[in-house]
Amino acid sequence: MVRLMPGKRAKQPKLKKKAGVFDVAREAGVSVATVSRAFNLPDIVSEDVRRRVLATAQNLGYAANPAAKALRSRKTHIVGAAIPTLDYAIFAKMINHFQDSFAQHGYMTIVATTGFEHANVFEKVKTLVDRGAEALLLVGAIEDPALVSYLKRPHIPVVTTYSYLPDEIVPCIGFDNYAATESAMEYLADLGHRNFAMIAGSPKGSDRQRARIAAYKDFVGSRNLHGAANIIIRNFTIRDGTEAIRAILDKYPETTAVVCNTDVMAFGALSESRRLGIRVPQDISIVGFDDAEYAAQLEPPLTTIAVPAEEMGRLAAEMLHSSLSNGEPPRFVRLDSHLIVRKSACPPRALKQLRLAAAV
Amino acid sequence: MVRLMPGKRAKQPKLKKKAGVFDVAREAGVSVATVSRAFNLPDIVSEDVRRRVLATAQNLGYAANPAAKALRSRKTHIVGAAIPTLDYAIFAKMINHFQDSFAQHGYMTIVATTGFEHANVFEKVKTLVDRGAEALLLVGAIEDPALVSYLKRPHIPVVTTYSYLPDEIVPCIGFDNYAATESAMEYLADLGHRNFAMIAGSPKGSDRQRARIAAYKDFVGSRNLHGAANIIIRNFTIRDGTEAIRAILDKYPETTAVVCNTDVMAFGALSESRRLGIRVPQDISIVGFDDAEYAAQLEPPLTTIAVPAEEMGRLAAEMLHSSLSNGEPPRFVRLDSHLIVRKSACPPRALKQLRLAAAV
DNA sequence: GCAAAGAATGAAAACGTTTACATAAGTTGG
DNA sequence: CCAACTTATGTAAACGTTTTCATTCTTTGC
Repeated sequence: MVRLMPGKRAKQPKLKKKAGVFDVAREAGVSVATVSRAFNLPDIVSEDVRRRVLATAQNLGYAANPAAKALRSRKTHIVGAAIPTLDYAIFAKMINHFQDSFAQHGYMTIVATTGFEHANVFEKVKTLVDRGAEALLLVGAIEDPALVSYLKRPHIPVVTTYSYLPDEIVPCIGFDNYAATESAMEYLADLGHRNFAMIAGSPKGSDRQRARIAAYKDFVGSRNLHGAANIIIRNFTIRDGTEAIRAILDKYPETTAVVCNTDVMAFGALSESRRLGIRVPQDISIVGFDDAEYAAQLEPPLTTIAVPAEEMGRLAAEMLHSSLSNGEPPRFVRLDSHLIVRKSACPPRALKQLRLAAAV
Repeated sequence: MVRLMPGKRAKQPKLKKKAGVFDVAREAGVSVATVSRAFNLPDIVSEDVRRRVLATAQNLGYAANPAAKALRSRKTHIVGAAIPTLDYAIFAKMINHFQDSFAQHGYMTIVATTGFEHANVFEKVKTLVDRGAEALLLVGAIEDPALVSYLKRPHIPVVTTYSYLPDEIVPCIGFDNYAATESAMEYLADLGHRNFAMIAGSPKGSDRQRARIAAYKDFVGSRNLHGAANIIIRNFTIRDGTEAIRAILDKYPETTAVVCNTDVMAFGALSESRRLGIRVPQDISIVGFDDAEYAAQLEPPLTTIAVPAEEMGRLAAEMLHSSLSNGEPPRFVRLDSHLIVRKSACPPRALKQLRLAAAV
């Protein structure tokens, strides 16, 4: 006759309801308070007890419930980032480093993509803080009035990136987009160019585009150059760049220098020029913006403006983190962008002919 | 004489401790349960009460504390994604769509980047679930034995992407990397190529690279072609592609067709070939893998394998979400990849000369 | 040698929700 | 008209931690 030991099943590895502090406490022969302390304030618990607690915790596969932890301690260890898209390398790179830096402090990053619609960002930001984000990374100027007034009351640490905006309502860590474009223009003007055109993204909802466009217009205007109005607005794809350069060649054939507000666009402009039999830089000079990975590998290598994407992400994370731990508020920091001279720009053809003539 | 109304400050917009259910309940003249229901089970509460509750909530700026909500309801509304890096467009694009799809169901995505070290991923995965992730997206085969055994016990819904692996321990949604490379090889062989080389990423910890390398070796071997061992291992940057093609030209000068396991590498190979005066495809044929945005814009336009990055992200999100809501487990789904024929490959020079001779 | 201070721990309250259970009112069917 | 449902709401327990406060035991200073 078989006895089935009805009263007690030896072990029950199945239904174990996920060990909690209480289980660990019982098993280790201490109180729940001590368990909690062993994890969170290890210094104030005696060495042997701490070891015992940690060991039994390990043994039981204990992992603190993050919700309970967050509820009681009022710390979610979550930070949020609201960016236009991850599908654009320059944002992905920034977020990559932001996320990575914060992870080293035990924080997780949740990212919300807003598209390029400004209407979305307030909503996404609210979602982010409603979800428990303790700090926020934004990109660009805060435009939505609703968001402005939302951020005016002090909630949580916020920084905005990509633009240096000393008057912004939250600290920013970025570079001077106006000056960046200006430096490119200066370079081209010094080369002898007088007829300009620009390939830009939509200024709507992007202070960066607006700043670059303004720098372009101001520069062309103040130096009595040509083409202040020759601005083609397109989206941020290579194909848009190809269309834009066609438009320029078609509508403003006198153009000798085109400044692109994005390397993606410059890429399109470059490859389409080649297809059309226009030589760069001999026939037309092109400069980009971003210094994407491929910029140096294009034909010709692209003269462009290097942007501190990694640094923005990392610095934003560091600043927000110290704000979270020390209470030290984020600062306004102005990073450098600088023109990287490669081969896609040279003196305009007319000038070269002049020089040649002079040499004879 | 001025009266200061000492007893009562008219309003106190400062110290309001962030309204909770209780405040809303009191203000709306209902119980906390009703408030909760008005938000979460709107159908079972009478219309007028619901409206009143929602209105006062809005009024008080009430937003449910996510931690408390998660603690009691056991739903964090957070999902996790562990990927090598965001700095690589193909992953960023997938995550972008994953995140976006899940956001439409009210879920936030937290992403953890593992680098290309396999040791990290188990740790990151644990962090993710410890942080409350209700579902998980992974990429590639699960290699770490610790992670394998961790995932063997049913925890939470998990899918892995990028590879179709019918025998994987968790459902996967990806394409057949072996077949993809095979199709490219077939195409090249049909063009008449007999001398091959491959530019690959490290097979270590990447089943995708291993599958593509295996396909290459098998194909070359089974058809008695040359170059089964001519595989250059590099990282995933353009510069690595440039170095790799130099190595191939140097060590295996007889090569007429090189298959790159990444468009980034192919980009490098293409541009370096041009710099070296090697014509593509006349002197050497090159095919890529990914169909990156720029593939069609290279010179020559790159023949490459299109990969369903967006679809993987979106589908993974949809499947995990229905798993979360219906309990319906994720399926194994095999997506298509296909060769996109452009201009970077043609019959090898020798063959063309032969044809020419025959024509005479 | 004793008061005061410090160190290590425990008991129980608190965090802000959701939800199981209870209750009251309204509806139906015979 | 009453039993049996249904519908709308309220009461209080529960979720799993951290933290306050109290307690005990050990040091320290004079």
